[in-house]
Amino acid sequence: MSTRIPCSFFRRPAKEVAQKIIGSHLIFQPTRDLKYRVKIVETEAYVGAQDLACHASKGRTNRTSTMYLPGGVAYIYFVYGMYHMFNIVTGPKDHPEAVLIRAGECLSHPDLDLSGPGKFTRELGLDRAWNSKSLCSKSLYFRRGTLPLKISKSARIGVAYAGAWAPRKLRFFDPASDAVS
DNA sequence: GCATCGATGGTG
DNA sequence: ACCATCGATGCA
Repeated sequence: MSTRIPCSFFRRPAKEVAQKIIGSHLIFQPTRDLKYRVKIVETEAYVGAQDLACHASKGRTNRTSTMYLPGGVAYIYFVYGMYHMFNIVTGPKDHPEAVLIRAGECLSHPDLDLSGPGKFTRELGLDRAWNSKSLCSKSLYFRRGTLPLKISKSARIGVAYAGAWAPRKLRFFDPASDAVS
């Protein structure tokens, strides 16, 4: 009974992945003795080069090249001089879309506070070393979880500069979770 | 509660 | 100069 999510799942639009991934579990095993299991409770979709909030709207650069890979790899970048952001690349090759993971509940280590995208990566130790790595590997993959009763939507956080794209409801979260940022 | 602000460094 | 953030501070 495998409930692992296959890489093919991610080769669809970011807006779909962002919603379907809520309630699923990220399994992350950075070392032999350490294995995290995290329920995803908040996401945002960045939907391609036309999306003014998406890094790929500036074109293909060294940083954004990861987003042009086929869906199913991690896009991890550094912001504000101290935080990393963890994204799932989605869609087929050369469709630069991604889903930002904004918050989770750590089921294996309940004391960890994963209530925000910067805290999520900091607490789990996800940094640029994992950029472009597969999300369907032994040490890093998703499992199907329990569907939330409801998924709420809102505008994305911190993208006021994105013009007509700023107010679009591309942030998704489980309103029943205390970990939502 | 909420608004504001500094930290800190990669990116284009 | 800007930034897909956080935590501290000030004031209510």
